[in-house]
Amino acid sequence: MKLTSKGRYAVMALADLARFNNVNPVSLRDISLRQGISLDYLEQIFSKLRKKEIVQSVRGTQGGYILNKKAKEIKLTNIFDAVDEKVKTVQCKKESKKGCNGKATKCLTHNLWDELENHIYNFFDEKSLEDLVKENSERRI
Amino acid sequence: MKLTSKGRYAVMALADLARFNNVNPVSLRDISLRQGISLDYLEQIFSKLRKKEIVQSVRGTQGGYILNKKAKEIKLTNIFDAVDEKVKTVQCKKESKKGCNGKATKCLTHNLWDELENHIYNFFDEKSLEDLVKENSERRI
DNA sequence: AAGATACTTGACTATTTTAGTCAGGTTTAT
DNA sequence: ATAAACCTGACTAAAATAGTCAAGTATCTT
Ligand code: FES
Ligand code: FES
Repeated sequence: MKLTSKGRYAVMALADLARFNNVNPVSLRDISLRQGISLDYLEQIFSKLRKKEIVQSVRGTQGGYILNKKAKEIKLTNIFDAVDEKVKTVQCKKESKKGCNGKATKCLTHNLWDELENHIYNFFDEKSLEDLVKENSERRI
Repeated sequence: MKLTSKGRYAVMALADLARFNNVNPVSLRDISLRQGISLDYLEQIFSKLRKKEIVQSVRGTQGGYILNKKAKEIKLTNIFDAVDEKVKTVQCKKESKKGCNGKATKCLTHNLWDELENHIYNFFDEKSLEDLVKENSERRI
């Protein structure tokens, strides 16, 4: 079990964006420098975030990105979904009646992974970007 | 986020073993056939489980593996630990004061991943092999 | 109008991890 | 003796990851 960089960076970048998202858009270059994330990689990530309407882009000089909703309304599940970070722990297709081993019934551990999936999903669905920013409000970067 | 096959198979195989672990040892060949897991791969996995004293081996004809403790006493955390399935969601080294970006302080999302790690750990630490077997007791394989 | 900044897109790739396979053992019940 | 089953280490194809690279387009400032 691990988390990939894409999801990790997406959350990190948005947390940064939420913090500095006062009036002006925040450029990816700034986020890249502050958070130590490759600019090119950030662009891939923000392209996805924009398509899922989590951020808006502002082109041109002094451009950048702004949040498309209030930080409180952006749950971590939304972010993960946008960048295709899967919180999938069952192996099989849930809708199918077949098991992950190709047999007719679900495997011995199917229920376990399904429970875990819910467990993790709930964790992410309760956390908003605002929560994240608040947690860090006393800190300096 | 996903789970690798190694941890998945380890739990599946042990669930199978626990079910059939009456008097005689259970051979990997049987587990392989029942659960549809490559025999060679199972051997790698059980080698680790044996080193961590989760199972005992019985060599020779009619040999196989038996649980080394009661199913109730084997938590999923033990199993995952034995096969090196990491439930590590923070990127950095926890002991270090440095962040995952190499900077002097922990990153904006460090606390988040740390919380998640605990969340998942607790889930696994509350589940025993016995729980798994019971859940499936009414089913046929 | 020119230049600079910054978003936009798509293709490409080195590295690492995963999920095994393969080959050659050793041990023990019958 | 033979067969079943454990034991070990090395090897590898395929997939995923974490980027890089290149060639744009839009908009602001001067
Ligand atoms: S995970 Fe669903 S059948 Fe195995
Ligand atoms: S995860 Fe620990 S500093 Fe980023």
